[in-house]
Amino acid sequence: MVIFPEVLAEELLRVARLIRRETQQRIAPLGLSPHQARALRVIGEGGPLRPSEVAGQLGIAARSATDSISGLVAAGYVERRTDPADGRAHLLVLSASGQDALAEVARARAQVATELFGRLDEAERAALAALLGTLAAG
Amino acid sequence: MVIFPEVLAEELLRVARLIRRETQQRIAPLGLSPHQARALRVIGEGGPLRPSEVAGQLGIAARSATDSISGLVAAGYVERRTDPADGRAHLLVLSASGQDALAEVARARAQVATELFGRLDEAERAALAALLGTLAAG
DNA sequence: CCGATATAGTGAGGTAACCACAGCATATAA
DNA sequence: TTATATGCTGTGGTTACCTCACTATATCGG
Repeated sequence: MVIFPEVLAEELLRVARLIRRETQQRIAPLGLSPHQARALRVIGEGGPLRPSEVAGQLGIAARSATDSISGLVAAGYVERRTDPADGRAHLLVLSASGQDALAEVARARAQVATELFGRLDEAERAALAALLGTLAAG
Repeated sequence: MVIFPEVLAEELLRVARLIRRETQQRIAPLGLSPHQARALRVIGEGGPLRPSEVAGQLGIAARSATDSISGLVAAGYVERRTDPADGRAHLLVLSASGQDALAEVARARAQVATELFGRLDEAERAALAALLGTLAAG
């Protein structure tokens, strides 16, 4: 039986949509949009970062990062400090509640992934990992 | 070797992103945003549809569909007709150039999928299809 | 067959996430 | 120490969404 690539793409996108939708629902109570959750993660995992660095990691313009970050600052999740090494630059760090929120996001993501991929047995998960590895490589 | 579900989710999302980005680049020359391409597809494949039906299939509010459709109408891809069976309603159909654009979109999507999944052999594609089927089922 | 009510689409107006460009403050090089 | 480059944000614009209010048409009850 021949598998058409279009069908594979469609199915893969469907599963991706499922993951995103499910995750989004679970982080919604935190008052975080998917976009904010991403920024929070970048800042939390990247240590103190400048807005421009955050923009780079998010793949958006520096100007857009400023806005996102302002939202996180307003929500009390992120603190803006002046870079002691460069008075023009800011350094962003998570506040305590920002760290809590990030942990909560990680928990939600893990939960969704576990529920979904728990339908596969160990061998299937290994096979899927290998296949995805091949596809993501390029 | 144990495969963590989070890692699988991350990899799968990475591949999905790759597909979307690549496809978007190829349909950009048509002047279609991903969102417009989706609406075009729904209208093209669903036969004459009302805006509210398009909204339903896109998972957006009826009001938002009006805007999207207006864009497609302005671009000459879609025609708005009055439903002969209900003077309040419109029926949307693709124009000739809309059909061309839709075919072009389909071609781009097929091309991307073929390039990507061409890295897998027949057995691997079958295995991936089975795995994705299991995941998408829920 | 006619007034009351429901429905289809759109105008008005708002938000979030993006963008480019201009401007301000600070840093660095000549 | 003046000239230039850099980091961020203000201003203002776009797209894709939303709700609410309105208009035009349908339909239902009497």
